[in-house]
Amino acid sequence: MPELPEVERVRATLEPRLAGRRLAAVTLKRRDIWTPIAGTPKRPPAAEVARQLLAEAVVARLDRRGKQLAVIAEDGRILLVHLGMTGQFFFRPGAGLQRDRHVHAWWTVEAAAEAIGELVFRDPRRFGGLWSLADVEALRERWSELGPDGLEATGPGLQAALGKSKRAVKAGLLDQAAIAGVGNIYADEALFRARIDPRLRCDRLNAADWDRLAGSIRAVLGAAIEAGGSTLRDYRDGEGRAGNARETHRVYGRGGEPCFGCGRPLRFMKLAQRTTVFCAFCQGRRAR
DNA sequence: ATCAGAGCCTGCCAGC
DNA sequence: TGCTGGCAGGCTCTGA
Repeated sequence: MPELPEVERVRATLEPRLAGRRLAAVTLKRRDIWTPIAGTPKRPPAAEVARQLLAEAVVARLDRRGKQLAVIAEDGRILLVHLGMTGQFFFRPGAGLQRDRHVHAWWTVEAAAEAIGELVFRDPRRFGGLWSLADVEALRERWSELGPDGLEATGPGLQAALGKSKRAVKAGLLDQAAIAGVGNIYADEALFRARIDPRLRCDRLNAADWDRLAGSIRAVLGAAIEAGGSTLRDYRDGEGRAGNARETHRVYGRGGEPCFGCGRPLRFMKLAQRTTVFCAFCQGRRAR
């Protein structure tokens, strides 16, 4: 379940492997995981597919906003990557390596005109995908639909985006247009840390609540990045390594187990279609 | 205008 | 042992 911390780890580990290097050739095994540049043919000829997928491009840098990762080429071409639930995007040295049926795209990576390895996009469940964008302007436009990055969450920002909503606050946190990069795991973690009941309606939170929640979001995301990202099943960073942020989870995946705050069993329920774990006591009635 | 819910997809695991 | 069904969830679409 890559959320912001996992995607940031992928970005940070991949960038030094790719920056300044050429993505020589690309193979797209499954076309349906890729979306061409908006306004261009849905099924372009092979040469155009390759061009849009950065064939022969030299990578300038990797940017991230929320859970979205952008590979930016020196010539301005852009490939947007979303890992969905089970996506992996990683570099591995060597060539002709084993590929299973979940590897949907790969690139030959060259340094000084010599192949040094492969960049691989793998995604068993295929909730993720690749999007080609025409230029940085298109990327800017696309990312303008997202809220501020989770690492830059602020109380006033959250309140402006969600303060009038009647949704449960947990549902609000999952809304990428309000705050980008928070998924199910870190929504639960941040709410626990902020001692806010996930079922509480957004419009019932006051400025102090939003401030506390914003601080908790920044803290849990930052701690998870430090820990190397969650080691939930399919997650791998840009070099194929698992993370160990799971040890930092205080509520996620711990339904029924004792709350670290009060020792009472953590409750779990469905909220906004997601498994939600919280402490009805610690996150219960707020002192106001 | 909002928001809840279904559906996408596959691997894993509990239960029979 | 082998099968089945439920579950996991980010995001988009649909319909209330």
